[in-house]
Amino acid sequence: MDAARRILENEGPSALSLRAVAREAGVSPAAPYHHFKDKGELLDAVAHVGWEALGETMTAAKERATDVSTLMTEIGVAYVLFAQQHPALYRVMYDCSRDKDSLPEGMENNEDSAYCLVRESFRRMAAPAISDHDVELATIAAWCAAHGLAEMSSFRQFDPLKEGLGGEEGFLRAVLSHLGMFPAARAKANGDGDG
Amino acid sequence: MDAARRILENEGPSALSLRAVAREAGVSPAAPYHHFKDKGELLDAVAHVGWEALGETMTAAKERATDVSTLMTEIGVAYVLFAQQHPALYRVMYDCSRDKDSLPEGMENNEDSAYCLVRESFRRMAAPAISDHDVELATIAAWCAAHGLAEMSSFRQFDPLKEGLGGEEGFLRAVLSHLGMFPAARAKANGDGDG
DNA sequence: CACCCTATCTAAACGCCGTCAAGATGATCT
DNA sequence: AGATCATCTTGACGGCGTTTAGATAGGGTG
Repeated sequence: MDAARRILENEGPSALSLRAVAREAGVSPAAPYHHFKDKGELLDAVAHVGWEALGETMTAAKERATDVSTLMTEIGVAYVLFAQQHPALYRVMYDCSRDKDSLPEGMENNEDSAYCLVRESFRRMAAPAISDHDVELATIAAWCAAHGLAEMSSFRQFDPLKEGLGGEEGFLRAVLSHLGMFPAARAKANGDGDG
Repeated sequence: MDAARRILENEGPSALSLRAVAREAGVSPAAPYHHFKDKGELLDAVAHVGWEALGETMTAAKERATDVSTLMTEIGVAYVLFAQQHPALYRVMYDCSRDKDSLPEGMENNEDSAYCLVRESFRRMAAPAISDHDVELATIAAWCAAHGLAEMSSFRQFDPLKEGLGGEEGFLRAVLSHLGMFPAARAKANGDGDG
């Protein structure tokens, strides 16, 4: 698995063949089959550690945030930065769930999935009367925004805009807060006057 | 190319090998090399017709929209519905640009790319004083939202929410307008009072 | 100690893949 | 008729995922 991560970081997802992993690990092509049922299961394992790392990154961002009005944006920025720093890993994290036609691990309804981290953050900061329905909608919308941005933020077309917004992080913050990650932020972005 | 599209629709992107295309077309495995430099070029061609079709879909949605305050959301809904109806094609459209480390065709700065369609729609509906910078930011944000939603809307986790929102299209509309595809819509979603 | 069991690995093969080189076929133009 | 060009085939190469059969080494038990 270390070998797999090394290949992923150095040569990208398309170079991640079972045989390449075996070579990198200094072992025969059939050896991985004594540890994983097939290639997909190895990718699952790699994706698993990816989701763990992303979860830690987001939790750290959540705990770092001081102002509740920017909390969600900060988590979003952390999410996208993670995807930028580990693009191949991020790709695997979504791809191997797509192949299984199932949810990505971080979006499951486990108590401590990354998705639930976001949802509970939404719930805690919103008015107490907010419905589960609205919390869910806000969470999904935020996740879509972050995922879309994560997949596209490397497009060179955005470079001029990034310069005008104080670099990568400023750009991410601008897009995410433009999309109004949660009602308070949206009201703020919208004119600041009332709500 | 018809054969390629057929395979894509019926068996998904992972089944789209050059040899399979040749088989489907009733031709030897080497025949495609007389029409395309390599597999990537064939995928490029497939992606090209995909972007054309998506562009037409979005243009139609734009012309169908009557209320300017929902125009952008309607274009977004059309975008996501296209991705849902042609998931394999949609995947190819982004993947083959990723492999070349270039922009997807629909996002280029061509006069009539899908991206520019959206950007000009934004520009025309916004206050005349709006800066290019703000138009660009709004376009990017909207595109991120639509792309993220397109990639995730098939997740089964969202099924309960979809039922509560009147089916697939209601769900898409809710998420996209929650994300405030443009200032007016955002003000509206936010409380309707002023702007 | 010998014995067996388990974990781990290797070697060799299968069929599929992308790709290329060489040559065939048939239409078009001169 | 002969040259030219587009189109296709055959056959091969190495890489891939995967399977089968067998090798090697360590630990526990008699």
